[in-house]
Amino acid sequence: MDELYHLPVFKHLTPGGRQRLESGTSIKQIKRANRILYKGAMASGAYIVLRGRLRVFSISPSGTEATLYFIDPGETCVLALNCLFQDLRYPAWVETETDTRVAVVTGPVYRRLFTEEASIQNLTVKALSTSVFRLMNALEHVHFLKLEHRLANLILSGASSNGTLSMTQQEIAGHLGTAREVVSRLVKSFVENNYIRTGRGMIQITDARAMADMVSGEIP
Amino acid sequence: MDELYHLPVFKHLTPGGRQRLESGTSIKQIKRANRILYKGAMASGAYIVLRGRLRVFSISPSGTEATLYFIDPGETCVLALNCLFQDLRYPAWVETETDTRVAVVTGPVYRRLFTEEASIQNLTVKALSTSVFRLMNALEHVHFLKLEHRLANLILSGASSNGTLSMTQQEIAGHLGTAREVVSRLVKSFVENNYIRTGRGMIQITDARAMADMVSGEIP
DNA sequence: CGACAAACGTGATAAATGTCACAGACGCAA
DNA sequence: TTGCGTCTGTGACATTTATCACGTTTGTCG
Repeated sequence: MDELYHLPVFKHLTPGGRQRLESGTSIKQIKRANRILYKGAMASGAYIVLRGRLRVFSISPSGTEATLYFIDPGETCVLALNCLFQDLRYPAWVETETDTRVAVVTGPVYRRLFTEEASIQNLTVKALSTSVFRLMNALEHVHFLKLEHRLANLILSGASSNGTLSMTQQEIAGHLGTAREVVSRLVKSFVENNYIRTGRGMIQITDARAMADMVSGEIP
Repeated sequence: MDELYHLPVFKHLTPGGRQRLESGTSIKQIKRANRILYKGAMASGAYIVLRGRLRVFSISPSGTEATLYFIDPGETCVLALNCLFQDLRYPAWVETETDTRVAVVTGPVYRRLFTEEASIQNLTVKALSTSVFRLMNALEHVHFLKLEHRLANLILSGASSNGTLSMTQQEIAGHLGTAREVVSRLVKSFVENNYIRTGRGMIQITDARAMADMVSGEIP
């Protein structure tokens, strides 16, 4: 439970707020690749990621998935907040990418905290608004950018500091909402241009500049 | 200015809140088809629509537009809120669909109201979260549904109570982010199936049931 | 090592959408 | 009525993406 207070958000709670928070929070440890929310589920509370990573995605009628966004430590699941505040059902799927630890604050407690604690108000508004931005971005990209550009974007933004992305092409295809074969071909074209090198389950950026140019979509 | 208090949101302000609101609000009347915000602009405050309708859209590198969503009376522009709370630049374009009257609350005043007035907190969170839902929906549709289905959806959800949609095919294409010719062909196929009838600048639904079936995307 | 599964490559082909070019139809205003 | 501008219809075609059907490589584990 102390782990909660490591997060900046919870450092400035009033004593009363702390007490309320603790009474209404349970911490869950979930192994990787587990679905924790389904489309249509009632969200049981606010989810705050402590460690690991959640992936929020939607599933098409034909079964292919597409990632909407991720939730990293310190962040909270916006959709669950939505459900809490608007009393709606959950509109997507969520699963753990890696082993993940989440704090679940029950709905009533969270709502109460929201009215009383400035830091919770901030967390909430910021979470919602980052989410709006991400979604807008995603929407723009899906609308206007070719897969090539979206892939370049994914590789750049998903790569670790040393320029490596550890994902199978199948996973990448899932994130972009397309098929593995398509990814394979695009990757191949990147390799031929010496933008990247590839290995099993990983991509290594060699020409970050060129990739960045792709992302902008301004060299179509 | 009285007009403000017709909105449910502002009915429950504290006296101090009212005063602050009035000191920081200006009301603007804008003619139809005027751009009021550009991508990259700094939002000067919170926009609350009193009458008329705003359209929020993005523009692709190649110039085609696509509607993200509308803002109707009583609603507020979420993106501007984002900008206020996160100090970002505006990520899309906004223009008036019809003659529109908006109340603009300056950033500092709005932020202050947010910390002090429960009703403003609610407005904000609800606005943000509806927006998240709309965007999620749009994103899912763009990802997974064929244009045919998205068009059916637009026609149904845009039609007035008598089943008529007053829009040129060019406008429709703009909303869907596609080309007029494509719309023309899809419309034609709907007409051939007797789902709709068409006239210059309008579409009349004749078989709402069949259209609704299309929307679901479950009869591909 | 050998075998097995997972990851990747590739060709052929179909479907959906975008683009270009132009013709016809409609409605308003002079 | 006669233009003229806007809206719509349509054919031909290029591109992009999806799908199917394989074959090949790579890593892991008994």
